[in-house]
Amino acid sequence: MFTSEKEYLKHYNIHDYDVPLVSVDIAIFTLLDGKLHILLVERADFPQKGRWSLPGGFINQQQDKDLHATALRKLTEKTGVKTPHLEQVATIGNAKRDPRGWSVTALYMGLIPYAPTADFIETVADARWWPYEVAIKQNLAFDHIELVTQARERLRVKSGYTVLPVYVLNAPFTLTQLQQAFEELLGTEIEKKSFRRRIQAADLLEEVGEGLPEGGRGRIAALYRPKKGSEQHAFIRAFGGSEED
Amino acid sequence: MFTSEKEYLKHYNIHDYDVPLVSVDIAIFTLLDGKLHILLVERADFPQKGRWSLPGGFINQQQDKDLHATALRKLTEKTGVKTPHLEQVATIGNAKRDPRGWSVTALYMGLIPYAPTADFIETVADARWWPYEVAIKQNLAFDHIELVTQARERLRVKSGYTVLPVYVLNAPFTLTQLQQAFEELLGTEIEKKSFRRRIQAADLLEEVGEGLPEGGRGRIAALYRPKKGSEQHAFIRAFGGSEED
DNA sequence: GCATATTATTGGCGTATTGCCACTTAATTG
DNA sequence: CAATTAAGTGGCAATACGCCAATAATATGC
Repeated sequence: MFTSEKEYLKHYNIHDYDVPLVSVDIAIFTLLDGKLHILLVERADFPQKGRWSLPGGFINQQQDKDLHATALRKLTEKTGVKTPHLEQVATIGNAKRDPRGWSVTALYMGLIPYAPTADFIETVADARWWPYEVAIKQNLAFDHIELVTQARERLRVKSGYTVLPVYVLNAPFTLTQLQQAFEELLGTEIEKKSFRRRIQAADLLEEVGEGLPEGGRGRIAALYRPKKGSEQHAFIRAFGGSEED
Repeated sequence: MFTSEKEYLKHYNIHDYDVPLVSVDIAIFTLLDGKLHILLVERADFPQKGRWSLPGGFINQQQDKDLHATALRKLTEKTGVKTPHLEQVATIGNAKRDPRGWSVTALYMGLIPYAPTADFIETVADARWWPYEVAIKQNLAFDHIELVTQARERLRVKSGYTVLPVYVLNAPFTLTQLQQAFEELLGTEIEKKSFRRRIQAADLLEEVGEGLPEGGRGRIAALYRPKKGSEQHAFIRAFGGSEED
């Protein structure tokens, strides 16, 4: 049909094809008053006007060099927050999730220390931190309840074998604060000594003096911050023993 | 602008927007002669005609109820194989990966016991199992070398803490065969006793008699197959201790 | 039939890791 | 200065892991 790649590309037109919608949605979590919160926006326009949803939106082919950039841009535009950790969770695509037609969305999950949302926001009616347990009882837009649940599950599982929870704390923090963050994100209690042993063995934190957490009582505590490059450390040994050291 | 959701949807037309390409690519691995192999197809048409790539393609909005279905359909159409395990690895989207424009692809990874590819295949020139190390030295189409590498990495990591490798074996198999599968997929040797202890503790296999593997010598071995529902078991304890039993 | 080679399976032990709980230390509060 | 609060440590039993060797069960060569 075509004689060369060049020839083929000259005649290629995406509008000849039946393409799905493609969007990005971002589930951002933080800790506020010791409780897990999630950032939602209220939709200002159709479809699903007035309902709460994850921040997200469409790719801008001129502005975004890749999907990750789309996620960061949409998050900032719609909520005013910036995240130190953002990872892809999954991509959900099917015929029914959006009334406009076959739709694909790339779901991202991020963690940040608590920060207020921006006052003036384009294209959304409101942006607000919701306690997680309250958020999932809302009648969220589209299939966002499932997206939220998937992101929460990723957060829970990954908190079991990485230091992800450090991203919801402002450094410096005490080990007890860190343990409480782990416990809230994991949804389970951790034994103090086991926790400290594992954190110490991982060698991911550096001490930066001592102090009391705000409003704290009792003995003064050592303060820590994450070491550079501690991002991807996994605690747990897989088959074959440790590669390090 | 619009007064109701219905009104809005009536006027919505996806062709008014600048949408990216959306595709699915599938990295299928197996074990052949003890070595990791990957299934590639030779492109019969432009773009990238004549180069080898992962099997994949575009969503068919009529046929496919979701992305997973797209992956399964494309795999069967292009290679004739069916996979007992298929999981999403990541979604890659950027402006440069496809000469036709901004492109998003959902990458899947699958594992199967060795099975020959189909003889007659539409839309591809050829479909063939390649030894992994040979495959990655090919000049693959698009950014498929990166996709292949990502899928391989997922396979390696997940083989360290799940029973994923059982999916490259035909049941029944011996523990030694299973260990060799683990070792090839992990890229490292495992101590025999440790391996057996962990597999037994996981309680994921059921014994189905004894026998010798094909061409085997020496003592007769116990034969196993995966128990139903063993799919998602993780070996390793995360924080907080075991939930089970 | 019998020694030899080959592979499967189990035993055992020293060491590392984990769960558990109590104890000590250091600050604040009244 | 005693009581309270919270940080940090000690220690031990139970479990898990790495390592190596012993034993068991089969085929093969003579």
